[in-house]
Amino acid sequence: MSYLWVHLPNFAPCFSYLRYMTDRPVRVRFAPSPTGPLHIGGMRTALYNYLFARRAGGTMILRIEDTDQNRFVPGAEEYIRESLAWCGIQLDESPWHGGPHAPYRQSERKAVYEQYAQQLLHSGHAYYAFDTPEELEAMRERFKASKNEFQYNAASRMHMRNSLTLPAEEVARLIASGVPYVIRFKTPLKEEIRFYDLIRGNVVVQSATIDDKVLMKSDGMPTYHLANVVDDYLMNISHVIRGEEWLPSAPLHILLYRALGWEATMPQFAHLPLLLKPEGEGKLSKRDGDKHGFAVFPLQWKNPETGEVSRGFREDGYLPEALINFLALLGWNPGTEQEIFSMEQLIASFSLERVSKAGARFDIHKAKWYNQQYIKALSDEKLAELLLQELDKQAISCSFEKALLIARAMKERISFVHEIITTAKFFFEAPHTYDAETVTKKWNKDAEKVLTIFAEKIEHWQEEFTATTAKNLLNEALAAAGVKPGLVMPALRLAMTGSSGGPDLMDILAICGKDETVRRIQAAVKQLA
RNA sequence: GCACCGUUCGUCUAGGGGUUAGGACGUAUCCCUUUCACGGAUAAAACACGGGUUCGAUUCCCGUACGGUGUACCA
Repeated sequence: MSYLWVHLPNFAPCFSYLRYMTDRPVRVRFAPSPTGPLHIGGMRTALYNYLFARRAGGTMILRIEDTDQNRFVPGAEEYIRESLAWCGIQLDESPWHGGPHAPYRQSERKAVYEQYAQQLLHSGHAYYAFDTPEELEAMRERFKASKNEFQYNAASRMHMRNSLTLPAEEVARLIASGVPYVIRFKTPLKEEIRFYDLIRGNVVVQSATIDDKVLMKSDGMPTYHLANVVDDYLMNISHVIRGEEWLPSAPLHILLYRALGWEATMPQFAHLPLLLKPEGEGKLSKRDGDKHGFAVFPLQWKNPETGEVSRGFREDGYLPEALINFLALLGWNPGTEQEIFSMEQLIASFSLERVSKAGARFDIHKAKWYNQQYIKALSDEKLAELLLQELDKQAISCSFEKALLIARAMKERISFVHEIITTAKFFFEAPHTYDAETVTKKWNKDAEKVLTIFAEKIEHWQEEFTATTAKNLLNEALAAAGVKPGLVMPALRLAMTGSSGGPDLMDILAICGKDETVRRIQAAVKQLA
């Protein structure tokens, strides 16, 4: 008997876990607010929700949390939709797909929240408050002056202007007269709130540290706290998987579930670690991307007000599969040494238990490496296609056949498709200048002599000009002049590319073609003589 | 300030009462390659600190430090 009692606290997590294991269908939601482009951290939250849902054979829901009309940004919702689609995160229910719990936009569910706010009012869990924002601000200032922090809570609520302190007739009169008011939650004075977070374990918070949060704003819209609890209940959400920034308000939400009588079907919580700045302190922000020259948004975004453009991973040349793989492993690991995961593999291996607790610094180098891995895994045809798209953007014309050859030659030398055009520009135009160091080191009279013979031989060649024929003709020229290849190859490369690096030389010759090769050799001989 | 969460190589992380503390990115060197990559090999590189508990702690407990988040009629 005592044995059991002593060990009971240790079992608490197990009990919670058992409840989580009950056969309640898994329904998760990703709930962004359309206040701007979706941050990469938000993408990861969406991803984890998606993986968790698919793994459990559950449902992935997207809900737009647009209860703040002041922060609404046109285009943001469409941006969210496009970002998720680009990454391959499929939605089962959403404002765009519909579903049994529509509408999925909180601004369209106003009446619902009003109803539950009234319920809380009637049950004594909430009250009307008439304090103006100015009054509250003044209050905060006053407290700050005496080195205290103002909290609208059990200690102060009886000194404020609300339905707890004002006579009922006065309250009715104020409401009837149309003065703005909010509805606040009457946080219990002394209550211990415990819950089991699927990532963090047991969390205990005293209700005294939670203030009387606003539930309904004076514009008739609910705050996040009320709206998310009501919607999660109504939409039958089984697991709330969200960022760590919500951890401090989770106890409030639990109190709300209790007050509404919904504790039995309350979802399980899992608070994800944050994505941190690559260096220094704080969470990853848009500034970091600008500062270090990388994207923190999935897609390019143009601020409709300022016209300012923020770069996106897509436009920077990342493949969605690579981004997803990178993001998935930032805060989660499979427990094996596997690094490369397709979406299907991620779904098969994902679990919240293996999500780490600590925030992860965002390292763009790893993202780049992932992209390289995925580029290497692409078929030549696919890479050629992507190259053609990229060339098109820069108004460079190229045949599919040539693009295919270039793709094959460059595949293992790049991390991004666009690098083919920047680092191997010579495929598309003759070099304008020759790298000075390479000229002094590698250009010589012997090379000049051989290359002249070589060019003549090519000119007379009547059949198809392949890498093999190029090689043969060069060997003939070398033999004729009695010069070793080592003296000529770098010089030939210089003539063709203007520099010293790049793919196989004979491939370059073949890809550039017979006429262009001759032209470049002649130009180099003339210019470097 | 208060509340909550966290802390293993520079970074992402594995591990877990006794390990040569493992992998990956990045860095360096070497091999392959007439170049550049790819690939292969090697190297440098970590348990924040202080107390407990224990035969033994990086691992468990408690403090401290540091970091993060929250503390809005924002989400």
